[in-house]
Amino acid sequence: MSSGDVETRTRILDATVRMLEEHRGQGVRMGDIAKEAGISRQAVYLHFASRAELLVAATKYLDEVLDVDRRLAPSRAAKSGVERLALYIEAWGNYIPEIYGVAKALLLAQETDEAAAAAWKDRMLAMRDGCRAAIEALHSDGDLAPEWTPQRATDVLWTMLSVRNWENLTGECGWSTQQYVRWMKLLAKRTFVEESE
Amino acid sequence: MSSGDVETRTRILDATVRMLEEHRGQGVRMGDIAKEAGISRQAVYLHFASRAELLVAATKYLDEVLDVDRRLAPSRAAKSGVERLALYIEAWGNYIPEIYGVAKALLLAQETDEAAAAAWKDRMLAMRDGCRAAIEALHSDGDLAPEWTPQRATDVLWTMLSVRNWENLTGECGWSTQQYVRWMKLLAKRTFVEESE
DNA sequence: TCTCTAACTTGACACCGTGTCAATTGACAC
DNA sequence: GTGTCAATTGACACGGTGTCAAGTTAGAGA
Repeated sequence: MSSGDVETRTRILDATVRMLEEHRGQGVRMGDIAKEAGISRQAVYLHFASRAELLVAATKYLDEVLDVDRRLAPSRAAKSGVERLALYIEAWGNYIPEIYGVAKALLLAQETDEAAAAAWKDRMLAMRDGCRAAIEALHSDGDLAPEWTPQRATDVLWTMLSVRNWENLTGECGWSTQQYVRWMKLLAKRTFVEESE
Repeated sequence: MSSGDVETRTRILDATVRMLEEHRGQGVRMGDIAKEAGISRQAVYLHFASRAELLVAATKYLDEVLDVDRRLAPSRAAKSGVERLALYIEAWGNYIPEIYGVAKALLLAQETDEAAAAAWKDRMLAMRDGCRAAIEALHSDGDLAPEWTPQRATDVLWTMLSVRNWENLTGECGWSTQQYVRWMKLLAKRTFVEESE
């Protein structure tokens, strides 16, 4: 536990993140992760009770490493609702590709596993909070198009910015991350921001 | 094969659709379908080589029963691009809830199965065609906002209207199908239609 | 040095769902 | 009767997760 080399738990998490990254979150088995971490499959279970628990821990671990809060700071410091919305989309759009592997694995596990579903939902609700904050900022500036309630606009923005949509646009449609950020900003602006003339 | 009662194949397809509907596309096993159809699990394999093949057949079967073409006719007959876009969203938005169970099952199978993935992709490309046609109509009316190329607008509309997004809005956000149709129309209009003043 | 403990290893096994195989039944056609 | 075809029953392989028991290894404390 207090040995000189890196804790096994951390080695497992590193291996998990690396493997999921590499295989885009699919087809990575417990045994593969163990091998990558240089330990036996059973040893993984000494640290994580199940695959779902490991995935949840890996997600949390990655969030710390990538420092979500720092990335969202510019958005929170925005001087206007319009700016805040744009900066939020920028931060999120650049974050997705970095977490994609792990997120995808959790997304898949979620379909069959209770714990994974709860963890995913939790993260998505946190993300929704960012959307809500941006919409609220827009609203209190009087710049939210009058057809929308803040609630409804949040629902839509949140849905627009889902990982699945990023996946579709960058995968099926062949967009780059830059294009994604650029056009999602345009989409959000046209959809939610009242034209002032 | 030519007996008086309904062909077993059709009974299986009916049972599949019914079960998937009922369980929202999740946790339905081959044995459950067989039981529902009143035959043995193995008999299902006499008609469909694999679960994926059964799902693909069920999707096709449901499409015939629900008559997609008829539903899309109003959209195709629209007098303007703006109208076409709205009618397309309306047709599609009202179609999704009817196919959701089967679609969801195929969507899940697709993550692990080649054939299911191909079938799903195929259907989604057909759906994309509808999006493209609506955007083209808008474009040739000169009503597509100048920031968008038809291609990019199609990508976005197609992504917006995904089953996953419908799932999120009606599930997590608690929208009704009517609300979905209404607000998606608004979203599409604000996003793609150039304001003429 | 001996011993205790904790982390880890090896190997076997249960569980589940899919898909396969072989032997059998029952009905209808010629 | 004989052939055939759809369906049945029951057994089994496979892959991946998770469990269990027994054995190994290394470090800490007496």
